[in-house]
Amino acid sequence: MEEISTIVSCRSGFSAADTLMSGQCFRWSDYDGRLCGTAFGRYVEMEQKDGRLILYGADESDYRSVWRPYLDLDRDYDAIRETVLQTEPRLSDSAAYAGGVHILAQEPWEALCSFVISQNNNIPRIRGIISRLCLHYGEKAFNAGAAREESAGYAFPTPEALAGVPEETFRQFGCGYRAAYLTEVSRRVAAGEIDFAYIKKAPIDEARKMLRSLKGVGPKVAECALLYGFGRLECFPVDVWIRRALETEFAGGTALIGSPYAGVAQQYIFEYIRRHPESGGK
DNA sequence: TGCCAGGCGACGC
DNA sequence: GCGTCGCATGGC
Repeated sequence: MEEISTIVSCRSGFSAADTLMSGQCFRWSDYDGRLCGTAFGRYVEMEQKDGRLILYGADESDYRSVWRPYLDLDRDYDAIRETVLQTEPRLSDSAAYAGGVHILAQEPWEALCSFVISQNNNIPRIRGIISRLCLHYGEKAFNAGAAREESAGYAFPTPEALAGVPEETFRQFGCGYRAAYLTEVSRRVAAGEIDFAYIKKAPIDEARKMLRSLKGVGPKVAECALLYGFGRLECFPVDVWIRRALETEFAGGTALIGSPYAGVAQQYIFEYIRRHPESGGK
């Protein structure tokens, strides 16, 4: 079958694979170098080689309006990496290893909901739960016919769709005790109680407080939602991996927490430490 | 098989 | 305000 594709150039430091497979999001798969996934209700496949990014199933308009902002390709991450390293030179190994990672600009609801599911959970299982939710409650995605996994042919379910799901069903999907949180969060968001547009631009502590008013959203989940779903790059999620790094490599504290690009630095550390668990995360 | 996971809310102090 | 505990489930 004939397929639309778009080829664009991207800066040499960017890694689509490291970005999409980095634990910021849970809906991408790497099929032998071909990155396949769904965001904003659209299924796409990507290949990166020789400084170029090839998007299969997307035209140039899709690229400009969806994928370029999603991958945050207009931001100068080389400059950010330099700034981060000046603030915290002990990050040099992490930055050398994971410096190709961008912070994705995900849909706020998907980021919030995904990280509610993520708590005290492991990544393979988080992915499984989310794919079941998408398969059962998501709208059919654009370009779904090309999807390699059935669930990838569906958008992330809306808050309204999930608000109508019985809590018991979330349990059957493997959510465990998070089922009650999911019910509560979906209903309150669907009811319009959480102003996403305001959270994007609110003073950061106010944004944190608004998200944490949701039952099931604590410091870590709020921080992840703000970083990955609301473009707040100053946020610094601390999970068990990062906590260990802060107790070893960065013992005594680090000036990067609270700096404007703390979230980017956190992503460098997270990527590095997950692949070098013995290191402590430098 | 146990231990652990991109934590949280409830509770006691 | 801070430390502790129970929580559902399955990946490893």
